[in-house]
Amino acid sequence: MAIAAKVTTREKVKLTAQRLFRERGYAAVGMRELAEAVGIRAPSLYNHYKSKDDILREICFELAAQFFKAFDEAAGTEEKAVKKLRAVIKAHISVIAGNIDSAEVFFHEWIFLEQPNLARFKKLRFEYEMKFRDIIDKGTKRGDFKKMNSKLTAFTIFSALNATYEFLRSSEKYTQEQMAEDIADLLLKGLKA
Amino acid sequence: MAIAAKVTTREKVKLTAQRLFRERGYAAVGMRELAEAVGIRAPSLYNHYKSKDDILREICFELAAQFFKAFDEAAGTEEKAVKKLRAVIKAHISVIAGNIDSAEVFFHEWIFLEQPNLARFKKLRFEYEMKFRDIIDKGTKRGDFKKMNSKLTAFTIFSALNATYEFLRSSEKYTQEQMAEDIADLLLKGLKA
DNA sequence: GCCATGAGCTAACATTTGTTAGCGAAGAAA
DNA sequence: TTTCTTCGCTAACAAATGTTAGCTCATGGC
Repeated sequence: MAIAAKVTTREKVKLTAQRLFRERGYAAVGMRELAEAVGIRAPSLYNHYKSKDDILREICFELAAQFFKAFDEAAGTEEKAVKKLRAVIKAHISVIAGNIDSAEVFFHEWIFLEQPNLARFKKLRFEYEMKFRDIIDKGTKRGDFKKMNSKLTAFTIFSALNATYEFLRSSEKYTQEQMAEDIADLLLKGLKA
Repeated sequence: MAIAAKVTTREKVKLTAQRLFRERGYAAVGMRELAEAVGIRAPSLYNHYKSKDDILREICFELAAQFFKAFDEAAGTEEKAVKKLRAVIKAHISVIAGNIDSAEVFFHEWIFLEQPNLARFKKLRFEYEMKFRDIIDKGTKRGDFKKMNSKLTAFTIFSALNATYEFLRSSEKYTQEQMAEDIADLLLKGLKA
């Protein structure tokens, strides 16, 4: 017997906002439209969130926290650079796969955050990027990785990962784990036969 | 003696729109703000474009045309799959590098296109993606590439390329050609030593 | 000199925006 | 019962939105 978890209105607002912001863009979704999709009236939204920006803020920062947590857990389990990189790639993709709507909002709509949240968000993103680059830099120094421009390498890997929500949405048959494995393979071993 | 090319107001509108749409998002930029940045009043914009959507339309479809043209020229010069893929990667990056503002608009703001342009745009994007995947599929069949899920492979490469504007903006010292070369290397040969 | 065209302007429009004020019902706590 | 809190509602506001109407003035071809 599944116990029907009671979904609070607040959660419903967030889930609906994630979907709508993703589908049509933050700026194009009005409070009335969001409210209607939730099943209430626009002013009632303010019983749960201070403002429209407040909703976006929660979506973005909650996901940021998840990325950091998953990274740290994954990075702790491995010592060698190659395995460590593989682990954090999987962890990163796993967060995206578990938050397929909010991940897209996270990557595309954060520009609409208002100060000071915008500045805080940018800082977090940079810190996260640096954690990735650190693994690559250390691995390159030990000779585990080819010698390449580390910034470009990290950047390319990052770009490849940060669009996986698109693929995940279009290819249901592919398991998330298999996909992470294959992307890691491609990035580590290359496409050439 | 350089002949000062006369920049028409229309061109100025487009260039300014590209920059503003990129910086703040299409929906967040008003016609009054755009006009002020150009140095005219909002209604005067309508002497040059039919509507706000019309400006976005021109930006997106002009770049689409450039991508197709560059792809076809590059693909024609090479026979072997590996070299061909390298060539179209370079061509793709070259278009982005030459249109660093509009490329970002192209990738992020196209959702705001109104019908029927939205449908036309989606179709173009899909066709372009298919041209890429075609090279990969044929190369895989001939044994030039490792056997992988071709959709995922194409997707990963595409994702890596489509974010290069970000890197280009932040790393002036890197030449566009060198960057294209290095990304192609990474994707073809992998990061592992 | 005359007229057509292009391109700027001001004034104004109908809508839509995010948000607030304030009311009422329902349920919990005393 | 009384009181307090939660959460919905309607009405409304000020500001901003894209866009149109219609004017003026400069330019260039005839």
